[in-house]
Amino acid sequence: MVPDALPALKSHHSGKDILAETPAYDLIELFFFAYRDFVSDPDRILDEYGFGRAHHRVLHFVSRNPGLTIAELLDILRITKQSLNRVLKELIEKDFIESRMGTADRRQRLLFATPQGGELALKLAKLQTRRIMRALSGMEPEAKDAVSRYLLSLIDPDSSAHVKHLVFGSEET
Amino acid sequence: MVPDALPALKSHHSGKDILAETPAYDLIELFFFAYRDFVSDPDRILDEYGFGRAHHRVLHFVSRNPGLTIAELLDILRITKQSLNRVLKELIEKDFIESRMGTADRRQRLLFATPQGGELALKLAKLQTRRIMRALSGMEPEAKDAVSRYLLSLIDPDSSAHVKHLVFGSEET
DNA sequence: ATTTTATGTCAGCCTTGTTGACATATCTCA
DNA sequence: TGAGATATGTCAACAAGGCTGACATAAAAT
Repeated sequence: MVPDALPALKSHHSGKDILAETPAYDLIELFFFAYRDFVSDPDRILDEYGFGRAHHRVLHFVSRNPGLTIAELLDILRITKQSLNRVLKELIEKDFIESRMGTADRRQRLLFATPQGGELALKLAKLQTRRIMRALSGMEPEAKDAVSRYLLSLIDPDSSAHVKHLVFGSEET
Repeated sequence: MVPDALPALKSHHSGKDILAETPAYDLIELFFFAYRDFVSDPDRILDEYGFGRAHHRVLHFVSRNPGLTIAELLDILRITKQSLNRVLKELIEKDFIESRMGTADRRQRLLFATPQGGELALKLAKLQTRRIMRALSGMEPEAKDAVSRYLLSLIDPDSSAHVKHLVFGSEET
């Protein structure tokens, strides 16, 4: 077994970069548990609507980015159009998302959350925000920025610019 | 349903009017993208072995906690015994995990990673550690601790003590 | 001796991902 | 204008990994 007495705590005293080889078990496992609980809040509510996590993701990004196209959504979610279409169809049928023909390019479908859809998206976002705020409370103000930068840096460098634009892109506080 | 304020309105530091929280869209979305990429590294390797994420989780926690029982593993993963058994059976058949009868309680099955299993678990942990280290590099030394505390606080308070014990062994807050 | 506990297993269902093939409308460009 | 590229939709089949319910067995606990 690997020495695991101290969680990814490193002091450089050994010659080689054994550091890069000592697994950061703490951050790996905390990430797993945190994510598990983080998505569990919405799950309970989505159930009442007959929706799942896939619906949540679609609704969230459409709600946050009105006029999003299918192609852009596929790029965000990294799933196939068939997978997307299955849940998107349900969201449209149940009137949580509206699909309008593109104006510049009429092949495109521009997606918008309906009032009902926007409300649900907001409700779920607030639920998750409550958990986030509880976690941040009691931490220094700089902590939030540190966490934000950490998460951003975890993302594939290829995607990080895209994500940065998507998340911090153009709007409100 | 509560009529919520439109997304733009919020205050700076006015007392305790936190009920109309402004969604923390940035942390919500960054968490999604970061987790997506974080688990994608192992996926590629697991594929070569004919394993999936479910196998990874089982192998990881067994490898990290030699002698883990079925019940404890179920408690960590929060899945049903049927779901667990499906992947566990494959891990045992392919000789990545060994199941021994309990000594104190002979009804129990104590799980251990085989040499081959421990090797794979370590390989995957190192992969994820590389990503973590890349993210932490360039951040202040306190950042790691902030991230760690943030993730821990995201976890359900009910589970956090258990997780703390599991991850850090047994100490600190 | 009976009941409870820890585990295993069969059978079937659901969600959400996949691939491949094909259809249609629209845009672009030579 | 006509050929091809592009954006989307759809059908069919399959896989992974969740789920429930029912039932079986060995061992511990009472």
